Amino acid sequence: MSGEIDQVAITAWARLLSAQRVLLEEVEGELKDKGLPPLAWYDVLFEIYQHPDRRLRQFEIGEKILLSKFNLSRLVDRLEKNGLVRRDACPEDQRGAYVVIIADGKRMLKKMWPTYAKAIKESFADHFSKQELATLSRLLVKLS
Amino acid sequence: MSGEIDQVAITAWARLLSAQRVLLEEVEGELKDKGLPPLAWYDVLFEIYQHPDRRLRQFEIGEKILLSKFNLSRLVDRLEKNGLVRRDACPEDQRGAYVVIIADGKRMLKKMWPTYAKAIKESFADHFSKQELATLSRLLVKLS
DNA sequence: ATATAGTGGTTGCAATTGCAACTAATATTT
DNA sequence: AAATATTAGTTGCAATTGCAACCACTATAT
Repeated sequence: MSGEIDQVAITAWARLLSAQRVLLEEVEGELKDKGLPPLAWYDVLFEIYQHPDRRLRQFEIGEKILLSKFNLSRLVDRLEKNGLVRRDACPEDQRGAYVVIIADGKRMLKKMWPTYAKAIKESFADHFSKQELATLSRLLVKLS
Repeated sequence: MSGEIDQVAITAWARLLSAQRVLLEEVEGELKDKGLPPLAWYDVLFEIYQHPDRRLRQFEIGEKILLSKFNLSRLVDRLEKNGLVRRDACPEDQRGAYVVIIADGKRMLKKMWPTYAKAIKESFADHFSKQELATLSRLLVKLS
């Protein structure tokens, strides 16, 4: 069942897959337990928040967090319905709109962060030394 | 927005998340382009195939690939409907059944592997030296 | 200027996922 | 042995995802 690809590579791949599953399950589970929304909400809100104007076009968000446009469209619907973002007219391009983070959205970021940070720490960071984290980081950046 | 968790850790986490998204999208996309079933099918079939008896209880599969029992139940339904596995009676425990991989299931594994392997190689392995892959592997195993 | 192609975004529909409730069987208590 | 708790697995239902088709606008080509 093996081919011209190395066993070392396959093992590394398998462990990456497995790590990803474990981590996502733990982090999402932690958020859910605290009655908080899923990671994807945080991602979107944070990307918008990070931008100086506190607003982003939908396709820009999609590029950053790698989410398909139809899913993003509906995710933004949900965020809007929950009063976390607003869609503003975009005079430069009438096809789309700006997604703007509003007060409750920023509040939600703040509210989610402690739980999220704790989960990252306990499920992920605590398994490594600072040195190892730096190595991991240096290697993984090659994939983005 | 930061807490008692280190910036190095946050960056590593972000890159891991990002890597995971890129890789899954690429690999799943490659499989889909070739008209092949999703990764999860391969995972399940492979776990069963790996076992000496070529069969596994559902909960054992769930533990290995970290999939919730209800999702697994329906995934096995689909595999069964597609003639890749069979459910056999389990005399030792009448509550459940054995999931057995049958000829077409093994054939499917063989058929998927070249595409899967190529995707792992090109999307993942080719970005690293053998040394780096070993390091990655050694680090990631701490999360499983 | 007009046709054509491309982009940003939405929507209907089918497939998948997640949750809670449930059935049936096994394990544990008393 | 009866009662209780656990475990394996399924199912109904709601939420989410993925795809294809679509609308509206912008960019490009003729």
